[in-house]
Amino acid sequence: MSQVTVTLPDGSSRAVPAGTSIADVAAGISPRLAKAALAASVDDRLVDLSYPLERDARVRIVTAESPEALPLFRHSTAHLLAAAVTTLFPGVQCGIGPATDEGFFYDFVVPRPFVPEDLDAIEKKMKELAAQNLPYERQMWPRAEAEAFFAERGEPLKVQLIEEKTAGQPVVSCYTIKDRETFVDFCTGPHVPSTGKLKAFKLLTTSNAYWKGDAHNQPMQRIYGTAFVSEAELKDHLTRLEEAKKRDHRKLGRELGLFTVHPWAPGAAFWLAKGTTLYNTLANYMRDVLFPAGYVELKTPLVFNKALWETSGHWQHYRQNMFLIESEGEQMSMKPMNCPGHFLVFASEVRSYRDLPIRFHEQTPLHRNEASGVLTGLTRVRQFSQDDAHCFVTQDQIGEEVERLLRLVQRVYNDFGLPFTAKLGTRPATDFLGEKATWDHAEAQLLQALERAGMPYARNEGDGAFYGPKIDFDITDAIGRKWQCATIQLDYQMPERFDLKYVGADNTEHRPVVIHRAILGSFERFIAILIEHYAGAFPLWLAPVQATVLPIADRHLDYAGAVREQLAAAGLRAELDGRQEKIGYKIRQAQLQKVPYMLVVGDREVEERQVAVRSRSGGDLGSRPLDAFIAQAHDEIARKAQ
RNA sequence: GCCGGCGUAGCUCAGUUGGCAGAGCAGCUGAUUCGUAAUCAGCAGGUCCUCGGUUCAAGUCCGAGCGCCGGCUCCA
Repeated sequence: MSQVTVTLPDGSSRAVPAGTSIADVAAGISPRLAKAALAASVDDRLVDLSYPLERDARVRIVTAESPEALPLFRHSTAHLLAAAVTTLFPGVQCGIGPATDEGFFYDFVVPRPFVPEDLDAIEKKMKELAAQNLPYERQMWPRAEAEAFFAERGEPLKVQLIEEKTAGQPVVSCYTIKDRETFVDFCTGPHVPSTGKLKAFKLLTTSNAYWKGDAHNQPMQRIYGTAFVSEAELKDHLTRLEEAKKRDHRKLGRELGLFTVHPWAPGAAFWLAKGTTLYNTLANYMRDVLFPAGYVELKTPLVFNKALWETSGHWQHYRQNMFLIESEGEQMSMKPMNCPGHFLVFASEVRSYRDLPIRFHEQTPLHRNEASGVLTGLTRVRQFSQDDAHCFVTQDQIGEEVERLLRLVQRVYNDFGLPFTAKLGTRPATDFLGEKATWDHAEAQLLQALERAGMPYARNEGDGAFYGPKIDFDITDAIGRKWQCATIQLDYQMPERFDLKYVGADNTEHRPVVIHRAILGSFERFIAILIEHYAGAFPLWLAPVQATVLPIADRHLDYAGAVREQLAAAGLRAELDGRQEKIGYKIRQAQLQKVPYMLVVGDREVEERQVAVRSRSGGDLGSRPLDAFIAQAHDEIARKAQ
C-alpha cells in the first residue's frame, strides 16, 4: 500500500498509508487530540474527520479551540435543526442552512408557518438527537442518483441546487445524520463528527424568507438559532441579547423623554425637548469640528424640480424611494440627499483652483420613502438629517483631503469613545464607470492617505461604488455590535453630469473630483446608536439634563432656585425638582432619568453656601462650593469621552 | 412591498367558554417638610387601533385597512 506524507502545523511530518482518515491521523498523534478533533484543515481546505488522505498534504486538526470551530458547530447545528424538523414535520422541504455571524438559520417549505410552540418542540427534539450522539456521515453519491433521490422525496429545491452547484461532477456530496431515514442533505460540509458534540444551541425566532432571497421565488419559513462551542459562551450571548433589549433606543427614547412617534407620521420622529437638546448638541458639535476644518455650512432647498433628479440620475434609479409632490403641473420631489443641491451651488459661480478644496456641509432634513416594512425606530426612518458634506478637490488634492478626513473621523469617534475600523472598497470587477487608470490613481491616493494617517484598514476588493472607490468605517458599541456610520466616497461621475469645473493655473477649465462624506451618518441613526451604546447614561457633554437640583424641604427652594440659575448662567443644562417629595424619591427619579449629577441642598448647604454633589454612577461625592462643581463640570464636558 | 405576530388608560400589562372595562406606575387633590434609589390617603383617567360583518349581546368571533414588532429585501 502506498504511503502519503502528512505535514503538521509544527513542521513535523509523518507517513501514513494512503486513504488514512483524519481521525486516525489524530489518533496517531495523541489520544487526547483524537478525542478533541472535530474536523481538519487539509491544504487549507476544511474537511471532516472521516476525510481520507490520498496524497501528501499539510494537515491541521480543528478542535474546539480553533477559529474554524464556531462556524463548524453552527452549520452542524443547522443540520441538527433540519433533522429535528423533518422528523417532527414529515413532508417539509429543506432549503439551505448556513452559519451566520450570530448563529445559523435553516429555511423550510412548510404547509403552515412555525409558531413559538413549534420552536420549543423542535429544540427539544434537537436535544434528543444530540443526546443520542448520532454520527454525521459524508457519502459520495452518483449525481444522477442524488437527483433522483431528492426528486422522489419531493425536494425539487435540492435537485435544483445539485444541478446548479455540481454541474459536470460525477458524484455529489451528501450528509446523513445516523442514516438516510433520520436525515440526509445535499451539502459540501464539513460537520462535527457526531451530534453529541453539540451542547450549546438555542432556537431564537422564525421568519419568512424566500428561496435564494428573492421575493419572486418560493416562500419559505426560516428558523433562526444560535450555537456556540461551549455553554458558557451561549449563556454570554443570550445575556448580551437581553442587554441589547434593555438598551433598545425605542424603549429608552420614551423612558428618557427623548422622542416619540405617531401613526400619522410613520418613519419620522417627534423630537421632544430633551431629544432636541441632544440632537442640537450633536449638530453643533459637528459644526464646531467642521468650521475649523475649512467647511462652510449651507442650507439648500428641500423640494426640487424633477429636472434636477433627471440630471443626477436619481429620477431613473431612485424614484420609487422619493416623495413626489406636484405643484402647478410641475413634478417636484423632496430631496433624498444633498449632493445635487451642492453641485448647483458649486456651479453657481466661477471657481478657481485657488478656491479648492471647497467643502460644503449641510444638515437640512432629507426624505426617503422607505418601504413600510423596513422602518425601525430611529435606525431606519423616512425623514432624517446627515452631517453631510461634499469636498470639491483637484485630482492631486484627493490624497491630502482624504487624509484630513481620516483624522477628522478619528477625532470624532474618539470624542464618543467609540472604537472603529476602516474598510477600503476598491473598483468593482464589472459595471464601473470611468477609466481604470483614474481608478488606480484614486485608489493609490486613498491607500497613501490611510498609511499617512496611520490608520489600520481592511481591503474589500470590488466593494467600491460604481462611480468611485470608498472608505467605510464600522464602529463597535459597548456591547460589541458593529455599525457602519462614516463613509468617504470618491465620485468622478456627478462632476460630469453636472458639468462642474474650475479654472486651473493654466487658465483652462478642469473637472473637480467630489468627495461625499459623512461621519455620524444620520443624526437619527447615530443618536439611536449612542442611546444603546451608553444605555441612556450619556456622558456629561451630551446629557440633555446635566444636573438637577434637589432641595430637601420647601424652605430650601429659594436657594435651590438660585443654584439652578447660576448653573444655567454657567452654560450648564440644569433642572430643579421642587416637588414636595422625600429626597430619596427625587434621587430615584433623577437616577432613572440617568441625570449625571444631582445637587442636594438642605440646611447645611444653605448655611455654608454649598451643594452636596451626587453622581449618577459614583453616589454621594460630598459637599463643595457651587463654583467648584461648575469648574469640575466644565472640565468634564471639555474632556468629552476622556 | 412580502411573511408571521401584535394593537386594552400617558406607560407596563391583566381581562376565563362572547355577558356591566381592571391593576401597578405616572397624573390630579389633600396631608406630610423629610438628608442620598419609591410617604400616606383620596380622586380622576377608556373610540378596547379604525371601518365593516356575525350575534339578543363583541375587547373577545370573522373580513378589510392602518400602525407597531421580528425577519426577508433594502440601507444611512
